[in-house]
Amino acid sequence: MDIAEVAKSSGVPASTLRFYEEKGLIRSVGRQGLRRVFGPDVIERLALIALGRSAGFSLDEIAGMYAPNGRPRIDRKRLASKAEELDDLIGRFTAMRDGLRHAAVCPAKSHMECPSFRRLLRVASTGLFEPKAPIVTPLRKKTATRKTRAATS
Amino acid sequence: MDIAEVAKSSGVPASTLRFYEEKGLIRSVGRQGLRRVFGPDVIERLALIALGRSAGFSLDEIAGMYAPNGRPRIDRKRLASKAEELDDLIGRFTAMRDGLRHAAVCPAKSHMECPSFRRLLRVASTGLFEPKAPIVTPLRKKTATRKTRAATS
DNA sequence: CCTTGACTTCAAGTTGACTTGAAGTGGCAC
DNA sequence: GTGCCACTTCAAGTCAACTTGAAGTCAAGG
Repeated sequence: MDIAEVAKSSGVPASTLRFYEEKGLIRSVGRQGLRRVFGPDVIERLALIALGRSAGFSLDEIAGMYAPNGRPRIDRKRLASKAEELDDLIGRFTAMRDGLRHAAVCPAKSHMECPSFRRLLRVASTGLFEPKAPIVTPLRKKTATRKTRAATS
Repeated sequence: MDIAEVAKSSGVPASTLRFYEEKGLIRSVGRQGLRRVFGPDVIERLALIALGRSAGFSLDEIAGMYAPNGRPRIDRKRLASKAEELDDLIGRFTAMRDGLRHAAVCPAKSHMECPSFRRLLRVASTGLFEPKAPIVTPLRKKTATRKTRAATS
């Protein structure tokens, strides 16, 4: 597979694939001239990377989850602790979601007069500026997958 | 209150307070010479900002939630839709957490041989590169609140 | 009055995960 | 054989939310 094929079948832009290779996250099996040639296993690898990313691991952390031979060697303790982090996050988000839902239908003139909203406020300001507080940010918001399309029939 | 006091009682670094003021997120009631003077309401305002941030709103979005007079005017539809976003996220994270927990104790030789893990993989790679997929990133990881401390004693 | 040091401004740096642009190369359809 | 254009590299740009640094100001205690 060449880079365009991998991009197409994985949904990951070619530029990202090069970037990942440079970072050591994926490997090409060789070159045809200049061009990278990827084995089929790169797809699974990319799925693994996506998994790691959406679980909240950084690319560097994910890179560390591979043995030198390229086989994934994932520390189970790491997984467990990430699971706990997520659990924490889920709790926080759940409170937030419920608070937002309430606030959205709350009959109080101002949100500040609603006890639920104020409770939410307290939750939010508690520990937000502590080192472990995570927030949600979009992965990539604009620039659709246009660049990915190769072989303009 | 001067900036150091606000920083101390809110936990928000002075540099951030200046940054927020510049962005129009907070306002000082005046100056004493050069120095900003804040009213007590800034604390509530900061809590509101923290709330917005941890619900996943950007600073710009939060800035838009205030009427020109400074009173919060929060669109209930916006809250509801953010709640739905969060709900989605919670679902995804829950699946992830459960998958990670399983993977952490899974007896399969390799994670790749575990059906649960593979299911997780599918979940992760589905829609990850779609515009609405969010990920988790740390708010601020290093540089503790050292700068915030005034009045060394 | 004079020093001190917490404040001020403004510009530039940081981090992570990429994207974009310019300039160059070469595989392959014709 | 040759031209096209998808590929290549490398450097630089982007984005968000701040932080950091340099250089300057000034309120207040001694």
